[in-house]
Amino acid sequence: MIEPRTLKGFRDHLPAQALAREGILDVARRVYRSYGFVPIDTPALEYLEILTGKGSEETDKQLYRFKDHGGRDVGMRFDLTVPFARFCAQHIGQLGVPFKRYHMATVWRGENTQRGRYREFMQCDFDTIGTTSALADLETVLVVHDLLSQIGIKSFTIRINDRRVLSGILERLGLVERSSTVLRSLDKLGKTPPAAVAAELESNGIPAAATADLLSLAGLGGEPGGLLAALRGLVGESEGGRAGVAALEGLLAGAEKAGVQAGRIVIDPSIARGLDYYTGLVLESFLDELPTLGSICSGGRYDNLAGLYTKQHLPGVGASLGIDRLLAGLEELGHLQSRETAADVFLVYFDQQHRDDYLRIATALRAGGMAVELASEPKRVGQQLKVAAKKGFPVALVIGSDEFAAGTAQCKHMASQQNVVIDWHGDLRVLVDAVHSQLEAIKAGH
RNA sequence: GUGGUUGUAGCUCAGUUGGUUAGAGCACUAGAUUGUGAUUCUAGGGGUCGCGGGUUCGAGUCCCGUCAGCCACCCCA
Repeated sequence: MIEPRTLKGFRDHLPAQALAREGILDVARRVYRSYGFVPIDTPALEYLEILTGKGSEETDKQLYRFKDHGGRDVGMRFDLTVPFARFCAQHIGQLGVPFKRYHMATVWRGENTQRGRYREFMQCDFDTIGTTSALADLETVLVVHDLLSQIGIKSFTIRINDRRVLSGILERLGLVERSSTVLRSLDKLGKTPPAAVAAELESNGIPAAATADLLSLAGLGGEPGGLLAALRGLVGESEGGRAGVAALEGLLAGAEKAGVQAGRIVIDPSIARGLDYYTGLVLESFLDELPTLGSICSGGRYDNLAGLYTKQHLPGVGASLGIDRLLAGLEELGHLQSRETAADVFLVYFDQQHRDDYLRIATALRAGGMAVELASEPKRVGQQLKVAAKKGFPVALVIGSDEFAAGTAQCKHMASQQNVVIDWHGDLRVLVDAVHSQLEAIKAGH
């Protein structure tokens, strides 16, 4: 006997989880499309050179790679951005710019696992390329906001920053050449105590005076106006720095005009993000109830997406929702609905004599836009109802010989255990309308 | 990849200084009730104690390895 098991970091998805997952994917798809993004897809497998070309040593280490049956060196995509860059280099000619696409697909990284970190997970990317317009940056933030809101997350924060602000500060401090060291340390400010970050910076040879200035970033907060003023002071005369501060200010103002609730989007000068290709806006978003989970949706602006694959200059901005990490967080917080069915109506198979009637009723209800599960065996009614309740059906229909004779039906509201008798006189249309309005009432009640 | 920590029934956990056929609650199946689901009662199924090796007369209990989960580093969704 072979032991059934799954690889470290790879998981099965049971119905309750898969339903929640698909629900979020549906929301993401709807939100992306509502802003005019269009779907694309690319292969899971790429030539190794495509994937290793730009990656740092880290991503190269995490890459799943092997020789295919034809002896080609291939790798599995570890994000959706690199394949998108290749995709643009090949097709942007016929697509034109600006181009707005979304891409929801599985990626693989052979790194160590942790809560919310898997070796196989799904990303839901959206990007706007071929424009440097500030509106595209604003729209990116708005999409993230709509996405998290419509998924039903009650309490989240989108943290934004601008790489040029950080660069400006480094410029003023004369630390441009140490920027990757400094940014890496700064990025820890959310999690690590400032004193520890300071120690790390100083052990890397950063002067104490500069360290103090950098750490003051961690203390900044509160009212946006004051924060922006403080940042202006920190970037000094740096042109890029000033542009970055102005961009952040514009972003906050734009979000407010677009109707975003105050406090949902905040400036966090310590957000640096490891990926070195970000050049302007950077953003991360967190569940307020579970910040240690890490960012569930991150992104930013980059100068040149596909420079490795084409001479065409393609600036862009976008972000990525980590749906598997989000699901892990929502599950831990108990915010996931535990339904195990996607159907609206459970039709009790009461009386074998009426099998064909049940089929007709199910067909009519489906034609009326409802999802119906007809029990597959005429087991005891009590048992069938128990299963229907457990799986989370909103309603169950009980129609036995007595009901058929009287032209009625029992419509049971599973959650409230209420029983509504429907008089349909053998007219399917009446039944369909009645069940439909019962479902509407239940939805409205919640 | 490095370090730490955990691993007993589908789930949550008991399991005494190593000592007979490894337990409970919930869940599940069947019946009490040949027409009605969160109550009650009865009976029943289900565990190679993650896996492999070692120490021992004897290992769920001790040791080593391995696999998996979690935490930290690293990096990130």
